[in-house]
Order: sequence, then structure tokens, then C-alpha cells
Amino acid sequence: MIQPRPRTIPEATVARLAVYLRALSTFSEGGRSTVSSGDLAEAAGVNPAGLRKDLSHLGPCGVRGVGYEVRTLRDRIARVLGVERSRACVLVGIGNLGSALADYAGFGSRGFEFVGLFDAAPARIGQRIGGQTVRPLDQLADVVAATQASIGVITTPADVAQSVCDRLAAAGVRSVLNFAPVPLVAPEGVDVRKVDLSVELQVLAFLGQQRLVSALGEPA
Amino acid sequence: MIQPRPRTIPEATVARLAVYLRALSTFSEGGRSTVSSGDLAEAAGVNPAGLRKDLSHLGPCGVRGVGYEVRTLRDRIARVLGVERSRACVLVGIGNLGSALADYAGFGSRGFEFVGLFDAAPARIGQRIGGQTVRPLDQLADVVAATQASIGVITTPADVAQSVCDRLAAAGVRSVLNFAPVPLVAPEGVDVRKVDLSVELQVLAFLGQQRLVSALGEPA
DNA sequence: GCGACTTTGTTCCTGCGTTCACAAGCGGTT
DNA sequence: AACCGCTTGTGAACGCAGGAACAAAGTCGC
Repeated sequence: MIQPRPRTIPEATVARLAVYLRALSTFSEGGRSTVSSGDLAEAAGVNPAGLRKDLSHLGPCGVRGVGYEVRTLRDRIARVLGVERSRACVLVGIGNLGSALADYAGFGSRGFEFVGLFDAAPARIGQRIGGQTVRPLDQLADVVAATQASIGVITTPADVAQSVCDRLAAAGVRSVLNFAPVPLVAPEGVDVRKVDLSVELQVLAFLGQQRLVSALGEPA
Repeated sequence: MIQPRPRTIPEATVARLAVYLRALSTFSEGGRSTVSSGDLAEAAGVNPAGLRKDLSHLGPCGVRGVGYEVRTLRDRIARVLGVERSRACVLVGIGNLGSALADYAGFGSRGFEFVGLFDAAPARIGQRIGGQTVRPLDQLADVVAATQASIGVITTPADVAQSVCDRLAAAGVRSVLNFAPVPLVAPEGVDVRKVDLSVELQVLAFLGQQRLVSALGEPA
């Protein structure tokens, strides 16, 4: 049992690998058999040199003078990212955003399947969204245990996000994607990743404003 | 007209300032008048030293031995981020995700207001979401001009995202938040920021898997 | 069979972000 | 009035990501 690439891969590289994977799938569907780092980098919106450095973490997988074989590279990245097997996810907080995510086709095609939707509001229990029925929170532990779900997505209001995170961790979920605007603390061995949509907009607004004042101030 | 802090603020710092702003609002509502960097850092989920360095970009705004005055600091960050005045935004692509964002209360409270919802599908035109009526795409330029919207949000399928981006830029939008899984190219002077939900999940899945194999491999 | 061209994989370097550690400053106390 | 403890603000070092340049290697043409 050799381990060809046991080295740790930088997180930034992992994120880009996911982008490359999608671009490669598109190329493959288009019937293309090989791509150069330049073409793939353009499709992914990155620098060619950086792309080659990212791929170097997987070991040599291209042919010099030719490029990369699309299907081979796609499968290799998919295997490294662990996309070969589908991942079971649970989603807590079936508001507007939660409903949208539950119904979002983009996840299923990337190997993520929601096996449980949960909400605290009795009015939402029993609703059917994206082929799943919304369940009460007290079924969370059972569903996680039965489905071996390893990923939990939190789209609840901020004030209950931490308690939901605790329950997810206790139920055995190993990774949490948090959309609530609060920093979560999780036990050792549980990864938490945060997405804050308001912050994205505020950064964008600031950059636009800054660009404006610098444009007015620079010429002086 | 002096410019006390005309220096450019790092983008990573701007993102955290938005988080501090939210934490400060919470503290203020809780009736707290002063906070130390340690307390605020804990509420924001960051390192205290880093927080002080972030705030140093705004100039001295704390009192040594005491801490920061909550309301003063909150107003100061809000002014720097430009949250004082509301920002007009348009949203293109009223699918599941777009509908959720249009209806998301978190934006309005942060100073972002959707003044136009657009979609290409005739079936969606005329729907009312979050107090707005979905309009056809050919009204986009007029609405942007009339409302002076400076931010556009793209939640369309990937294959039309670029053309939507082009139309937004042509209409005068200065900043674009892109949820479509494609890299967009925009003209000079237009900022594009990307949010890729699938990538977030895949990074999370990889980290969990990596933690697993390292846990199995390390003890040897 | 050989040469030239193309493209990869790697190495170096520059810049940025983050963290640690310490001096400066203010309030409260005696 | 002087001292002491607490907290800010800043300077320096570390580590990491990104970009450019170069050597290795394989293919295509002659």
C-alpha cells in the first residue's frame, strides 16, 4: 500500500482544483480530448503557471509538448477531491436560502446529496422540497446516524446557529458549512466553513467606493 | 478638505471590518458601551492582535487601558465601509437562489436594497418577490439608469452569466457579485466578486476526507 | 535519425497576510 | 501626586500564496 501523494495540499489549491474539475467536465462534454495549461487556465480564470503548480501537487499528470488528457485529469482530480462517491448532507433551517439550496441542482451534479432537511418551525414540517420532506429537529440525530451524513449545512437565523452546530457535531457530522452570520465554535475534529453573503456585498461596495475616491483623488 | 486615512485598506481587512460592524451592532443593542479588543475578537472569531491591526487602518480609535467605545467605533466602521447610505442593487436570474436572495432580510439591514429583479423566462415576469416585481431583461438598462444602481448580482445559469455581466457593465453597474460557476471578464473599472457554493462544499468534503486519512496514516 | 518547437514541472523571488511581542498611554488607587 | 495594572497601537519575524523565468521532456516534421 504505497501512498503516491500523501502530502498535504494547500486549501487555496483545493478550491481551485474544484474549479478545474468543472472546467474539465465542460471540455469533456464538448468532446475535447486534450488541453494545455493555458487553455484550462483561461477557462478557470487563473494564471497558467499557478495552474501547473496546483496540478503538481497531484504528481506529474501531463505530457510535455502536448498538454493534459482531459478525461484522465478529470478523473484524477475527482479522485483526489473525493467526488467519486456521493456525499450525504443534511440541511438545517429551511427558510428562503435553505429552500433554495435544497432545490439547487448544482450540488447533486457535484456529488452532494441532501438526505435530510430540518427546521424548528412546525409550520414547515412536512413540506416537500427537492424530493425531501422537511423534518423536525429532533429527528436529526437519527437521520445522520442512518444515512452516515458527514456534512451539515446551516441556514438558520444567527441566534440558533451555534446550538444547531452543537447538535450536528453531536450527531456525528464532521464538516459544517455555515451561512449564519456568526462565528461557530465546534469540537476538535469538526471543520467549519463560513459563507457570509452580506460581507461579500459590503466588500464589493467598499471597493467600488474606494475606486471612486481614488479616481477623484489621484489626478491631483 | 483633509484626508485622515486616504491609504488603501487591504481587502481581507475590509471583509473583517464588516464582521466587526455586525458584532458591534449586537453589542450596542445589548446595551454595552465599551469593548476590549479581546472581547470583540472573540465575538468576531478572529485574533485580538489582528483585530487591532485592522482597526489601526482607521486611525487611533480606542482608549488605552479601557478599550473601544461601541457606538463610536460602530459608526466609524460604518462610515468607512460606506454603509451610511443605502446601496441600490439589481438582481438577474430569479431562480431558487435568486428568489432567496431577493427575499433575504439580511441585505436590507446592511444597507443594500434591491431595486430591480430581472429574468429572461417569460413565465417569471410579473412575479412579486420581496416587494419587487420581476421584469424582463430588456428593462435592465433603464432601471439601472433610473435608480443609479451600482451593484449587480448574477444568479443565472452559467451559460448566460457572461452576457448578463456585459449588459450590467454596459448599463453602468460598477460592481458584480457572481454566483454562476464561471469566471467572468468585465471591462476596466468594474469589479467582479465570485461566490461558488459548490466549491465551498467540495473543499469541506476534501478537508474531512484528508483529516480521515491523516488520522489513519499518522500513527504508523 | 535528428533537430526544432511546444508544453510541462520546478525553482526562485517578490509581496501580502498573519502572528507574536513590546513599548506607549490612560485610568484608578493610595 | 505618584504608582500600578490594563489595553491599545505598532514594529518585526514568520509563513504562505502568486507570478515569472528556466530547464527537462516529449512530439512533430524533415
